[in-house]
Amino acid sequence: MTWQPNKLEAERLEKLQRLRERGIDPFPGAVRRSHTIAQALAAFSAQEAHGEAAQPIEVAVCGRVRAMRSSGKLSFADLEDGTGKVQLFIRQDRVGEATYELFKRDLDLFDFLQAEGTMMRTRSGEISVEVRSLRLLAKALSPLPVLKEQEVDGKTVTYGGFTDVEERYRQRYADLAVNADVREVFRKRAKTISAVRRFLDNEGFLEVETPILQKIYGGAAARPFITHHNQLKQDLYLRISFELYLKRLLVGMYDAVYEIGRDFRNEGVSFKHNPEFTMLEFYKAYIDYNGAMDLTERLVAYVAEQVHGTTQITYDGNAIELAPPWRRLTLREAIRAACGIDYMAHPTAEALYAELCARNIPTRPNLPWGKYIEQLMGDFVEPTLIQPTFILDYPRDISPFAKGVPDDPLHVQRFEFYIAGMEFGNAFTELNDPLDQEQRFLEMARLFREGDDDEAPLDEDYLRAMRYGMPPNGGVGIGMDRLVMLMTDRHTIREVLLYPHLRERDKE
RNA sequence: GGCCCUAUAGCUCAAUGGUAGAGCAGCGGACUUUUAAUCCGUUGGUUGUAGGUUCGAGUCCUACUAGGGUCACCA
Repeated sequence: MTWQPNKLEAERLEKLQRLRERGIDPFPGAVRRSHTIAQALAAFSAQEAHGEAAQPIEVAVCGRVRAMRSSGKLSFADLEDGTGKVQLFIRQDRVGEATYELFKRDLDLFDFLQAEGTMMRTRSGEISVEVRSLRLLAKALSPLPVLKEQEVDGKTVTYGGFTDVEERYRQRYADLAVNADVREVFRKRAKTISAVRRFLDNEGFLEVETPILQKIYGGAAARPFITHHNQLKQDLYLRISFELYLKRLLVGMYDAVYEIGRDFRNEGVSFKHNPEFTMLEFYKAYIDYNGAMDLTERLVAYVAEQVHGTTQITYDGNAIELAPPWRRLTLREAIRAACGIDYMAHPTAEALYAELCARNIPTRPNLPWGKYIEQLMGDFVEPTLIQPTFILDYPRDISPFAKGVPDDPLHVQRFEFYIAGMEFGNAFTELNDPLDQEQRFLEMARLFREGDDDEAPLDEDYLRAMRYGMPPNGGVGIGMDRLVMLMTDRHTIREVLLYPHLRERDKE
C-alpha cells in the first residue's frame, strides 16, 4: 500500500521540490517561538488596555496556516496553534520580494510556519502580526478539508468542512486538525477524568492499578477477549471489570480504593458500547449503598462544576440539574409507576414471564426472574429518567456481589443511576460474607447453565481473600465514556473516543 | 445477526432512466487593509466493488464492502 499522490498532492510535491532547489529545508529542525498565539494576542490586548505608549511587541509565533487572502503586494494569512488563531499581515515591502514570492507560490494551506514580527491592529481592527520574516516549519503534502467561518450576529457560521463520520473516525488526526469543536470534546474528556481523580483523592481514596490480563475474568457478565501468554503457555483474559481485584484490596486494609482504566467486553457495538471502554470503580469500607449514593451524586456534581463551572447542563436539548440530592426510588416503585406491573405480584420467573406475555410485551422464556424485571426497567423506565435518579434494590438473582436487603429474600442493596435516559453506573452494598458469596457463585453457574449461556468461571482466590475477613463496604462502577458524553452533549460513545473501534476496511 | 438508510471531484453537495455539475480547495492572472476577500480564466470523475435489466444506468435489480440508524444481544 504505497502512497499514490493525487493531483493536489502532486502539486504540493512539486512545490516541495522547488523549495529544496532553492536551498529551503521544508522540514527544518530548529524552531524559534517566543509566544503562543494566545500569549501574543493577550500581550497586545493588555498593552492596549493600559493605553501604554506604542512599545512594539516583538513575537515569533508558530502554527498551521488556516486561510490565505492575497491582494497584490499585501497578503493575509490565519495562523493557528494549539492555543488560538492570529492573522498574519504580510507586506511585500516588509518581508522582501523573495519571501513574498515564496509565500504566494510555494506555501499552501495547512503548512506549518514560523512568523516573526510585531503585533499590530489592522485598519479593520483585527489584531495581527506584521510579519518581518517567515519560515516554513513543515510542509503539508496532503490537503485537509477547508473549513471557512464567518461571524454572523455574533455566532460563528461554518462553511464547508469535514463531516463524513467514517472518515472522521478513521482519520481522527484530520478531524481534530479541522474541527476545533472536536478538539474541545477531548479537552473536556481530560478535564472530566482529572476531576474524578481530584474528587476521589480529596475524599481519601487511593488510586491503584490492577491486572488487565487476568487468569479468571469476573465482576460482570460479559464475554471476554481471550489472549495467550506464549512463555507461560497460559490463556489469559482481558478484564471485563476490576471489581474483584479492587475488593481484595479492602481485605488488605486499604479503606478506600479506586481505579480508572480500560475494560474489554466482547459484545455488540452501539451508540453507548465500544469493545474497550473506560471504567471507574471505587470501593470504600464502612459505608453501604446509601453512602455510595452520597459519594456518587457529589462526584458527578463536582465533575460538572469543574468542567462547566455549573451543575446545570444541557444534554440532547434537556436541561439537567446534577446538584445533589438526586431522586431516589426503588426499582419496584419505578416499574409500577411506569407500566403498572408490580413484579412482586409475580414473584417467580414463570409468573412474571406469563404476565409479560399477557400484556404483549415481547420477551423470551426461561430467563431468571430478575432478567424480566430488568427488561421492564429498560423498556419502560430507563428512557424516562432524564433528571439524575437512583434506582434502588435490585433482584438478588441477577446481582451476585450485592448484600441482601434485610428481611427480603428477593432483593439486594444495589442501585443503578440514570441521567438523560441512560445508565451511568451500578453499585452495591458489597457482599462480604464468603459463604454467601460462594452460594451466589454456584447459583449464577446454575442459571447460566439453564440459560444455555457461557459459564462464569468461579474465582476461588477471591473467596479465599474474603475468608480472611472483608470490611463492610460500598462500591460503585461508573462508565467514564458516558460521563464524558454527558459533559460534552455528544450522543454516541464514538464521539468521545479518540479512536473508536471500526471494522477493518478492504486492504488497498 | 434482522430490517431501514447512505456511498458522485481533495472537501461539502447537485444531477425525471437520456452528454456527470456547482461552491470551496487547486492551477494561471489582476489587486497594498483582507477576514466565506473580490474579479477574470482554468484543471479535476472507471459515480464504493462485482454482476444484471435496458437502445441507453449515478439513477432500476441482485450480491458484496464500509458507514449510519434501529431491533436483537449486552447484569
